[in-house]
Amino acid sequence: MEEIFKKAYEPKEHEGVIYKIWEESGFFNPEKMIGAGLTHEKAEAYTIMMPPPNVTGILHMGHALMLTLEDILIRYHRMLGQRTLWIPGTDHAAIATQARVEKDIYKNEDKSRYDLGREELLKRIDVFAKASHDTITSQIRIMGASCDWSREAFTLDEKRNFAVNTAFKKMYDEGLIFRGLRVINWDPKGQTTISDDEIVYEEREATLYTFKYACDFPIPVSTTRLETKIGDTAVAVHPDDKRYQDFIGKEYKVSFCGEELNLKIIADREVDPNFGTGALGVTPAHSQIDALMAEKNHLPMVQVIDEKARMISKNELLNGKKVLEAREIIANWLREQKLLIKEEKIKQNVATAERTGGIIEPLPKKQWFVDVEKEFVPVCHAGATATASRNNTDPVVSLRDDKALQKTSLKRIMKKSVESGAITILPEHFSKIYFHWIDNLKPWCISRQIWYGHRIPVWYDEAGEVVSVGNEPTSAKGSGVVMQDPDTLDTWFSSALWTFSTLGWPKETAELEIYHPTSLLETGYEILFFWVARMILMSGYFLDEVPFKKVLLHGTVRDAKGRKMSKSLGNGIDPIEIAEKYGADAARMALVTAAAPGTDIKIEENKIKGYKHYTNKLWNITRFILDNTETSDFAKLNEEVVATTEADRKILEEFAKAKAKITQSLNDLEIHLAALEAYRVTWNELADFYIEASKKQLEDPGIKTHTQKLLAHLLVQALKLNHPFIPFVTEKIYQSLPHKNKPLLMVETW
RNA sequence: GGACGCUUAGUUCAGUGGUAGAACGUUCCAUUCACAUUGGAAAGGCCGCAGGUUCAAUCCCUGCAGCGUCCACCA
Repeated sequence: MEEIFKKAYEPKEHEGVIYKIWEESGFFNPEKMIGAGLTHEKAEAYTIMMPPPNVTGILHMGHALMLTLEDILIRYHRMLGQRTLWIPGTDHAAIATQARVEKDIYKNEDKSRYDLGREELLKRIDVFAKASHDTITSQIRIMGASCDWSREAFTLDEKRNFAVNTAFKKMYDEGLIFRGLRVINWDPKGQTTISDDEIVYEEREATLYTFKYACDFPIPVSTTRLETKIGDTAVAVHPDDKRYQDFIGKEYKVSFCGEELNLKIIADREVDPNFGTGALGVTPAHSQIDALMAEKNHLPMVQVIDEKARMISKNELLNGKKVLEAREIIANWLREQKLLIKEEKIKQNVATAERTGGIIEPLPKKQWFVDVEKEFVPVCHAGATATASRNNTDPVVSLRDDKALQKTSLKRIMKKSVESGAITILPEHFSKIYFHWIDNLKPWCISRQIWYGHRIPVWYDEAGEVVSVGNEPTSAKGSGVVMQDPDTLDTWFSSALWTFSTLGWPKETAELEIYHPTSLLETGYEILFFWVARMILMSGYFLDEVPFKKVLLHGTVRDAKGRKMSKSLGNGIDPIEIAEKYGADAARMALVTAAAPGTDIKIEENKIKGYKHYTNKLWNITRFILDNTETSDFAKLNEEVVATTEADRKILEEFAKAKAKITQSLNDLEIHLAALEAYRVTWNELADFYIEASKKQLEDPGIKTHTQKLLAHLLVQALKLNHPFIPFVTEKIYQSLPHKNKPLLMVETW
């Protein structure tokens, strides 16, 4: 027996070495598996694209969970003999990364991004991103992820940039990407536009002012944002409101705090007649709802607040003032003029930016949008023509709207992908949430006023007209200076292409043929809309197929008290520290067994400690079996097994049952049940029951040899059944058994 | 305001139309034994509440309560 089994299992001593052996074998790469004759070339493909962690620092428990679940499935499918590919990568996470670096620079050098300039800031971010990338990829290795590093991708590398620009151009040409003046969510702190999904609402107390614009103005209105009232161009009432019927359609000129306002009385069903006075001052430039009303009624839009959340006004007292100061000034003016009718405190939800905490200021700005409603006739994309001949088991459902025969929209593509069953979302109830989201979908604002990211591939002439779109600026015919759009793309635009930009798209590669659509997307439910839906959109549009056949959503990892792990609470558990202390195997077991699909996961150190005991249990099972079997070639012992005693029959039956259950659970993506079953059969059946029974059998010369064979057989079976969950200890044991030649457990058959 | 989910042992959670399950914790016993990280056993439950469907409901349906999440938004 090898020396190492004489003491307790020490994960730290073995895990790094084992990972190196795996990586150097090349078998994370499916083509290498085929080359070595371990996988059949025609074998069904099984593909997962790793959700790329942000290059904003280090791996957290959520990543560890994601890696664990995906690695279990990948190892299982590799052992099944499928052509198994798992592509790793990282995400540039534009806003998050830039904000992180800017914060550091501000702290250390007291400089803003404008002090550094675009080029210098980008240099600094690249350095940070590179370091962060290196940390993260080494941590992914520590967790034991058997992903194909030869195909590693970054959402902002050259290949992905080419894909992004190609995608942008194509959608622009189709009219699906347009530029428009919209009231968007402006973050004055981050100096950028943010999407609706990046807003968090905070409840605060606000003052609701009820006032009249002028003494001869007939309708009093209520507002919490007095300062925006100098930008009002209408007053809206409910069309059925009896009080105001006579005024609808009339126009009034008023002098309001040094500004001349032209106010039209309009009727709109959006107005709640029971709130305030039942009348609403319409500020088209600084409220999204108001902008819609203004569009319907052809009202002018007057911007009165700038990007720094300061006033723009003809009134010298107001101009350049912060919004809160302006609010006071106007309130005082109203009091002096005796126009202020009422002041009351109300609770109000204030929109703030998730990343910076800045209070959102709705502003009109020219932005780039993806139009999700626009109907278009899909071109038969090159990729789509080949779908019929694809090497995939499931028929590829065309995502075009059959009824309309020709026309569809991005929204319909997104809906149909799930509705038709081409994509299954697990747990199933998330489908409802998905459909609900799609029904309420608005144009997707894809431009961001930050510097880190894919720069919008649009060039303008001096007049600001678009002269070129795509990968390279084509020289404008005779026109003057050509300037690239200063903005960058929403980070989700590039990650939306992830399932196929990682496979060589827009080139028509063999890889796309073989590995797309991918088999499964495994990710947290919190990015169902940000990411999952947008991948469905892009894949449906560019390839006329779904990006993945199944979506498995896991929950948020929380601490023992059910709180989210966060830096500010200091309750985070670092997966790498844990792996260091108890082994990656133990961390994996603790995570997977707690992870029922879609439910949040509570984790505490004790649980992980418990699973370290489990790896040691397996270690001791091995020690016992090696102690009681003398052989130079373990594989031979493992060959044929027959049951002679009652205990033999029972244990073989238990193993057969366990194998069936684990297989079934993994196929059903009930990974936690599979892991618990492996644990149960190993500890309760093999260790507690059969090893105890074998002690007597080994003393009986008549059945001693037979019992040894059976023990050897059971050990190998147990190693295989456990390998997807706890790959390191099982591989280490397998490597240490007396084999004539030393195969890798990782590539053994299930 | 709208949607979705959860409620099962002291705790954390599985689970099923027919006698209620695990892990941890607790208590007791055993242990020179592959296991310092062991084994065996015990205690512990109106399966949130109220109706309904059913021969039979913890499970299916309806309502309610508490907790949680997401979405919208408050002029």
